[in-house]
This record gives sequence, C-alpha cells and structure tokens, in this order.
Amino acid sequence: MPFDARRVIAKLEAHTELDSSDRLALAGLVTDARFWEPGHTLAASGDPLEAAVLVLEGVLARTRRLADGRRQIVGLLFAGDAADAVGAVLPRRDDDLETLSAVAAAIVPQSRISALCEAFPRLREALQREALMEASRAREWMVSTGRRAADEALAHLICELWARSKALGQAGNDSFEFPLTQQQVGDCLGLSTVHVNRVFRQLRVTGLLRLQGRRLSVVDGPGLQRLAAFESDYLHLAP
Amino acid sequence: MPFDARRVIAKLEAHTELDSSDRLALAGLVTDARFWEPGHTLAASGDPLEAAVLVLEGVLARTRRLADGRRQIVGLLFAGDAADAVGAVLPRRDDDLETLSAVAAAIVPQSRISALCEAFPRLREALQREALMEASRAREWMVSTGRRAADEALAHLICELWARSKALGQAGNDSFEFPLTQQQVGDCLGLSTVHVNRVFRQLRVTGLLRLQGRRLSVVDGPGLQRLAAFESDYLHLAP
DNA sequence: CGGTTATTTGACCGACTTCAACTGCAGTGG
DNA sequence: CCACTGCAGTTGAAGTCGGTCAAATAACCG
Repeated sequence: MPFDARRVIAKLEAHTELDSSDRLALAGLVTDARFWEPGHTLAASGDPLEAAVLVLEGVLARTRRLADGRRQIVGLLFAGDAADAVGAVLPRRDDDLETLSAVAAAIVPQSRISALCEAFPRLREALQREALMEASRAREWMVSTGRRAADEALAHLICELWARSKALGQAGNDSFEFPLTQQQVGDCLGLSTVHVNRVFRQLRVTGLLRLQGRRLSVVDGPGLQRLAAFESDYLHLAP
Repeated sequence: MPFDARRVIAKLEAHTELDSSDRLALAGLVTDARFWEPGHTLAASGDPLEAAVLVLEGVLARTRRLADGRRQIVGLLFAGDAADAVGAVLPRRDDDLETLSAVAAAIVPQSRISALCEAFPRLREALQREALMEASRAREWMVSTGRRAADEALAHLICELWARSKALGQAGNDSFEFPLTQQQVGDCLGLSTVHVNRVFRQLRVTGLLRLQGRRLSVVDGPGLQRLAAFESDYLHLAP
C-alpha cells in the first residue's frame, strides 16, 4: 500500500512518545487516501469545520484571499502534517486549504478525531502539540512579512523549509527539494514574484545557495542562517 | 474586590455555555491579581511554559524581537483574554508577553489549568476555542502585514479592535477607546511610526474617523469597513 | 514648571512593485 | 517529428509606497 499513516505517526513520535495502541488507532484513521491536482481547493473559508486533513504526500497550503485576487499563504503543511485536528470546537473554517502540488491526503471526520482523543489521551496531546507548533510557525512568518527585509525573509523561509525537510528525513546533507514556485514564495512572504526572483538571484550571486530545477543546494549554510538570523527554537522540533 | 474572573467568564460565555460549577471553578483561578507597568515583560521567549496568564485589565501583547531591536507584535490580549491556557504541551515559550499599558492579570500554573480541564470538559472546550480564535486573528494579521497596503491594514486593525471592543461592551455606538500608541500600531502592522501617523491623518482627512486623545470616533463606519474589506467572520465572535 | 514620551510634519531616499518582454521547458496534438 | 500552448523563471525600466532622518509641537506627569 503506497500511502499509509507511517509519516503521520513518525511526525507525532518526534515529540510525543506513543505506544502500539496509539499507533494502531492512528493508523486506523488513514483508511483511504485521496488525490488532488495542484491548485485545487480542498475546503474553503466559511465551510463547516467537519473534517481534519492528514497530508500523506505533497504540499498543502492554508491561504486567505482578498476580493481582488491578492493571496496570502498563512501556513504550509507537508507529508505527515495534520490540518485542523483540534479544530472541532469552532463551527466554521476561516481559511482555505489549497494544494500547491499534487497531494495525497486522508480526510478524517471530526467525530472520529474526537472519539480518538477521548480514548487515547496521548494522541490528543500530540495533536494539540502539532496545532501549537503550527501557530508558532505562523507567528514567525508574521515577523518575516512585517519586520524582515526581503532577503532576510527569503533566507528565513529557506532555513525553515530546510529544517522541516531534515526533520522528515527528506533533506540531503546540504541540499533539499524546494517545494514551492517563486509565485508561491511571494504569497508566503508578501512579495511580488518578480522580487522573489531577484532576491533568489542575490542569494545565488553572494554564494549562499545554488538552484538547479527544484533542487536547492545550500552552499553557505552558516551564512544563510546569519542573514536570516535563523533560530530554530520556534519550530519546537527536538525535545 | 476590584478585579475578579467576571470578564474572563463573560468572554468564554460569549461562545460556550457554562454552568455554575464551571463558573465557580474558573473564578477559583483568579485568587490574586497582580499589576504591572507598561513596557514590562511578563515572560520571555525560551522560558518554560509553566503558567497561563488571565488578563483582567489593560493590554498585553505577544511579541517577537530581532537582534537589532525590530519588534513584531503577533497578538493582542485584552481584559478577559487568556494567554497560553492550552500551552502546557509545549516545553518552552516561543514569544514574549509584554504589557502595552498598565496591566492587571492573574498568573495560573499550568498544573491548575490541566486539573481544571480534566474536571470540567466544557472549560477545556472553551479555552481551546479561545486559542483557536487567537490563531485565526494571527493569520488575519499576516494578510495585513503581507498583502494589504498601509491604509487598508490600519483600517482593518481599527475595525478589529472596534469589533473586539464592542464584544466586550466597551465601545460606544460609533466611538471607542483606542488602546495603542502609534508606535505599537506600527509594530502590529510592520510599519514605521511616522508612516502610521501619516495614514492616520489620511483616514482623518478623508472623513473616515476622528481622534481626540485616546478616543477614536468612527465617522464613516461603512467607508472604513469598505477600505479595509473587513469581514468579521475570522473573529468567530457570535455563534 | 521641567522632563519625558507621543504625535506631527517636511525632505529625501531606497526597497519593492508594476509593466512588459523574453527565455526555457514540458506537455499535447497535428 | 515538430509547431503550439502554457507556465515557471528571468531581466530591464520606470514609478511609488513606505522608510529614514531631523526637528518641532503637543500631551502627560511628577
């Protein structure tokens, strides 16, 4: 079976000790994976918050849109991440869930999540922790959109994606698959596509990184982290 | 007794039905109020997350700072708001709690919060809801810092503070006490103090609002909301 | 009343946007 | 096999929004 709960379990076990019954219960949630094209809206702002989404493969974005088409990406979810697993207590969605690439995910009704949390307190705790980690990442992005210059913000985003990629075991020693188009990066950081491109070039010519297709090679990791003033604490990764 | 749990209770009851035992338990948390001057840091990033803060009076901000002094305010907490009441599952703080005015608040150890949530499931739910509402407000601020022009962003912030003030019963029909200095507004929206001032003037001369000291009078509410494209849904206020 | 902090205004500058055009690449169908 | 299409990336020129610097006024407070 190509997609199962392994990644979700691995993600939660990075910060929460689970026993085999926890794992079994969690695996029971991922009975059927569904697939979407890039650019598809899984759920829209205003919809009832009736299901959580467990991402199995690909990139899912939490977005908000303005009437004239301006878009802000307010969160990124990768394989193993759970969206809205503690959202049941609010009646309606307040943002869209949009696929940024081809995505495989499991849709889990809130009722099943609630039942699970009731029966397995450690899972409730783990999902709670994930939700708080996502909120912390959102606050850090606010620092980027609000107070960091474009080059600092881009360097910071790269450092974050690199760190999360490493945490998933998907990053090489000094390179990883960069999961976003430059347009999507702009929507994360509140920049125009053109400027994202210029800043990428600046990071290239100053010898901080290289780009070949989707592969991003970090040439000068310390330099990149210095430019971003990157401190990974806010990710709450290792215990 | 000048400060008690009344506001906290009223806030939670706006979205969650509590019975008298819930209320009693909540009131038991607010045994002693403490007081701080404006500009005081109650808790700093990196500290152990050992207590929640119930705001009884004044304005508390969640902030993040860069090494060179740049500051981003990532959340505002008013009377009745609870900070980190569901934070126990993370080991450390990821932001500072800073008073923006004189503040009265109750410090509640996480152990008491946990015990309370265990015994009163409705309170857990209510506090959970508050945390999700705060996260939603943070995402909306990202739209302002990332994708809104300065005048739209300021108009939007004013609309939000007006709405929250009305929800607390502290706003007149078309005016309310504006709780922030222009410097603090800049740190919320990622703008310089000087520019905040200019945009305030612009909103004045275009006839949207008036300012006399701390009192902000909304002259043209619909116009202000139109400029901000303000939709209050993200606040999850009314049921 | 003096000292501090908040607000206000002007002049200048630069970071980022907008507009427009061109390249390269992958898919698709004739 | 190769034109055709569409999208991601790239680059240049010109304009604007918002920042910085500096200084003056206004409000606040002991």
